[in-house]
Amino acid sequence: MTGVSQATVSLVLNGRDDGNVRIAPETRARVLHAIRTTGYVADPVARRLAARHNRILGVFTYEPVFPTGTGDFYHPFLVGIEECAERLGCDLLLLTSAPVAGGRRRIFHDDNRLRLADGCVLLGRSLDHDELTRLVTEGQPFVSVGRRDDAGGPVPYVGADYPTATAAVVRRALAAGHTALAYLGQGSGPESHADRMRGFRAALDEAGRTPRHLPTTDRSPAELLDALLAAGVTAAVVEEYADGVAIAQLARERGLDIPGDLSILALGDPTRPASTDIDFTGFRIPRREMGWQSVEVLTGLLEADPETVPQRLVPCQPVDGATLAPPKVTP
Amino acid sequence: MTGVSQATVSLVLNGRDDGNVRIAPETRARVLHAIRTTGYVADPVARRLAARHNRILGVFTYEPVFPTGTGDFYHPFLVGIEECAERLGCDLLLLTSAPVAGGRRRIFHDDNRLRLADGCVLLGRSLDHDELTRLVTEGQPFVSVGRRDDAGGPVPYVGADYPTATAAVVRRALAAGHTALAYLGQGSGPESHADRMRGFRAALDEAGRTPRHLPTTDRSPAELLDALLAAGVTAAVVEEYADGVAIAQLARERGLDIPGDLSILALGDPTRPASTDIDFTGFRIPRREMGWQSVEVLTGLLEADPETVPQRLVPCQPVDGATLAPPKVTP
DNA sequence: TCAAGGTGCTAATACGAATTATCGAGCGGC
DNA sequence: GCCGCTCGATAATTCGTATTAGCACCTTGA
Repeated sequence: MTGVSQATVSLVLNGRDDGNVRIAPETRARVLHAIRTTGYVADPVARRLAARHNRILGVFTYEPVFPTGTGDFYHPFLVGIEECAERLGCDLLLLTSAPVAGGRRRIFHDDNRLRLADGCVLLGRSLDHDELTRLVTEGQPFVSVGRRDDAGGPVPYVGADYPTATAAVVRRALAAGHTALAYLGQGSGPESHADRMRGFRAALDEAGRTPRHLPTTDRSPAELLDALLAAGVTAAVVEEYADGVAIAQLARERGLDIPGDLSILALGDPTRPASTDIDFTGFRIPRREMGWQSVEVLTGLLEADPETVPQRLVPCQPVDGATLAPPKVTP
Repeated sequence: MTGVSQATVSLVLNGRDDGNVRIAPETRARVLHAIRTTGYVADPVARRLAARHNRILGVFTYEPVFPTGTGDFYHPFLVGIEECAERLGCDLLLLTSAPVAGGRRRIFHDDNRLRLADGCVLLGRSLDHDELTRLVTEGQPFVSVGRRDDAGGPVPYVGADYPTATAAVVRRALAAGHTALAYLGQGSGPESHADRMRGFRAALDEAGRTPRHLPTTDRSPAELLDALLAAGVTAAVVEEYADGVAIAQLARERGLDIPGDLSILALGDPTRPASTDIDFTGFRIPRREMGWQSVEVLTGLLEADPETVPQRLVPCQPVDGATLAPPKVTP
């Protein structure tokens, strides 16, 4: 149309105007006009092949992205991710095709489209250690939402500061007069659990109190409640919101007063569907903020921005709630 | 590693074994072994450039994909889209980068990554007519979620069957004894509104009753309620759920009985945040099903499957509800 | 012994843009 | 008249894969 070469069009299209490249203003205008009238758009695939980036961010989740079963626990993360991506002019590639093997989705498989994106955000309670290691060693740009232990090297992440938040909750309970506190949950396995447990222990150690641990695996709410009461626990610090709901409901059915007879502190939002009628004392996970920041960190990594700190902990938001009260003075 | 050419690797990788291509089983095994040990994965970008398709489906929405303001009206569509994409082994590209111009997002702009995907699902109450026309004339494979009028040609869509569902609701009201029915809403503009209005008119015409229309634009709930009562309407057929809620609440505040004094019929789910305390008689939009089917239609188009009907109407699910009662007999 | 036919693989090219070395033109200066 | 310089634009190459025509070799049969 304009009689110029493909190279010139490319230069004009990308607005190149540095030292090595010069385009006569008149030519530039002619090309731009042709581009506008034809509505020509550079093929993003070819562009990516040649230029090594395309402002597409992959999003990999170990559960379905639009969940029905997890009570939308992941939804707020995605809201944050989308908001930030939109602001930065990035598109999101949801890696929904990842096949399930061994009970979970896998990042690496024989038709992995992850590399189509410039980088990738990883979402899930626990990430596969081998896959994480491979990402790190291969130098794939990625960010984990949620703190992760080293995997063949430091893992870039944006996590919730569970230790601090949990310790703060425990200190509130101590300040209210509790001395017999128990941690209800796994307390290990995924980093998010271990981190809560660390905060729990730290705050109790600091106060010279004994931390107790009540594992929840394979135990019914009734068993847990029995164990709590038998141990004389006055404040239960609950890893998983839904467990707190179950115990609170059961306790009330049995005529116990929450928090009069037993304080319950929830360490985060429900990851399983659960009634949210109860106004738990505890904290909220800054999910939207985490999603937002994970995109920030990822794009920072991609641009090799030295300002970007690739490991961030975001503070959790304390919730006053109504399930903490001073313990009854036992005779 | 194996001493074979790139071409051979490509052939093995794709498991080609037709008439024209032959690979000795021994060679094939050697190459496969090398692929496994190195963890080699074909670059999806180059693959796409060469092969013209990559099992990526674009998703374009005229509002944010993970919405906070629209009361998650679009969420169920996306659940369906994701489910079907996952089943078909497709990834989803969320076109979040689309810039806002003239108050809405635009598909076509100077850095449009849409063509990275094989095809595209369009979501939104109303799609821009010019953009739609351009998609049709350019032969871009796409599917609209929601019926659309022709735009330079037939538009592939998976829509809700609003005319039938609305007519059914109206017939229920007629069967209950109502004779003075009014349609509350725009009744025009987006296809979804016009379709409801058509169903409304059709059912009333069929029964020999006069259809009344009460436009809602720029009128407060109070004005609307006044107008309804002044006109002697006994059953209000409400286009937008949230309007129904506002009118019902106001009516009850004024001491009116819903549905005793006024029946209210809701034509679908809330698209604006609204209380769902009221159990409206009406119907539900099969959103998940629509999302699912839209992906089916899109992949059908991509494979040029002659079985695929590119325009589908999905039935809405009737809801009995508690806001329809026979009209009071006026003295 | 040689054409015919089959087998296994590769060279070459396409895909569409980004990048860079290079080339030609025009212009002064000596 | 020739060299050197700047300005503008382009030819050629690159990215990594898919595809296809065709080559070299082997077997078979007459």
